[in-house]
Amino acid sequence: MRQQILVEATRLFAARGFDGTSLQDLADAVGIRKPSLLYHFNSKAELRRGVLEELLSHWQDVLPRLLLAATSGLRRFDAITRELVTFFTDSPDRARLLVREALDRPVELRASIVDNVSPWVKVVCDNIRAGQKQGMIHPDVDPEAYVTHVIALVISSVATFDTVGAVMHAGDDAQAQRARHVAELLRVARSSLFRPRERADDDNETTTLTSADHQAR
Amino acid sequence: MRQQILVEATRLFAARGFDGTSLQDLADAVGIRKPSLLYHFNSKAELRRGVLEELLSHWQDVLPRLLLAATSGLRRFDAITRELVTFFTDSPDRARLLVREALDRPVELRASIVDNVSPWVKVVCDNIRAGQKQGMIHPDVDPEAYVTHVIALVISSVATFDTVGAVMHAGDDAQAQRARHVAELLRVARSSLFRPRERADDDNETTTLTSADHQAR
DNA sequence: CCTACCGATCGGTAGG
DNA sequence: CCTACCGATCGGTAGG
Repeated sequence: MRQQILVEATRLFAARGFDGTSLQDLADAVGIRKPSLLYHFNSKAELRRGVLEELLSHWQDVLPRLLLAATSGLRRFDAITRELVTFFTDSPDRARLLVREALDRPVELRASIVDNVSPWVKVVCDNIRAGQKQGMIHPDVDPEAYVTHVIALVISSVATFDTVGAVMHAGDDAQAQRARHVAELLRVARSSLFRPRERADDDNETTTLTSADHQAR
Repeated sequence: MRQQILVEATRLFAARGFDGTSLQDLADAVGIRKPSLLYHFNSKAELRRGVLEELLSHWQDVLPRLLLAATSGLRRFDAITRELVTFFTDSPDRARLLVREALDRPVELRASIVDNVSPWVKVVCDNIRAGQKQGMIHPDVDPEAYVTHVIALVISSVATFDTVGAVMHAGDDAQAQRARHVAELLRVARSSLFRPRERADDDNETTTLTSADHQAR
């Protein structure tokens, strides 16, 4: 039951916001009475905490695994961005929820980022700086700012695709549009990070990344 | 008075959201009684319309001027992205308001985009395609998706900087952090669009863009 | 632009 | 997990 409440709460908070969702709305969606919700979660604020906790807990396991894996360079870049993109495209509600939280409670989310995300971002940034010394990565990349932008871009693109996707061709079907959207996102992130290689050694780098995106769907 | 109400409404809707702001909150901020608000705006929904209308009206004049100006290539790219960035950094409430609207009313905002934004995006995309034929722009850029991402990145970066900026160095002052953040945003947008030039003809392209950003502050 | 007021809904509690 | 209920606040109206 608790889990079922969290599922519906996630859906409703993402769609209408925390203030735009009443306990009555949520009770109706779950199929129970309003006071029964407050048996599982003592207050509406606790419900918010529960929803957010479940969202963030996913990365507690995944991030360390990705970052401590014995890969490097483009390979690692692929693994991390792919994980980031699939996590949010799998269920765009996660992206909408995070954006709403950033707007509604900037101070609290900022504290949570400092505690849980910053240490891992630092690892990624150290990797980028190493890549810059090796000459693989553009020397004028600002690592912290770059990582921030890529994360913000993935999350906000997914969160607002239904709205912003309006500028894309109406002819294509929605599936194809999403695929194009994600493919371009990955291209922007990659091409602004890695230096173009001098030699024309064709090992299908671009193709690998694009097909990875298609697997994600 | 009407203008003063719109100013406070913009501030409060951006900070707490439409559903998170009561007419009482707004009346207190303006310094009048609640029913007096409803003399100027017949309903809360009309207030939302008024706030959004004022926000979008800015582009009605600026966009055509920028796009029909007799410049091209990197020069035009600079002018457009600079306008986009300064508009939102001048008052981040605009960015927060648009993101909230995208989340709260996707269908309505989508319609407004199709009517007011899409035609201009098409002009930019035609420019990009022309640049691709000339070889100035990466051939694998997806124009519609690229433009969408740059707009989304600018808006969401500004909207969530207070939260997401937590990953950047705590040592620097806030002003410097914002400048770094914006500079990297412009670098990502530019370097993922333009092809690297073969010859080393140093005409300070990068410096121009970066100092333009500093003017914006 | 104000005072006075309204029905509906809000999050939450008592008690079983 | 339910019924019954509460004070506070919501957007909005009447009337001046």
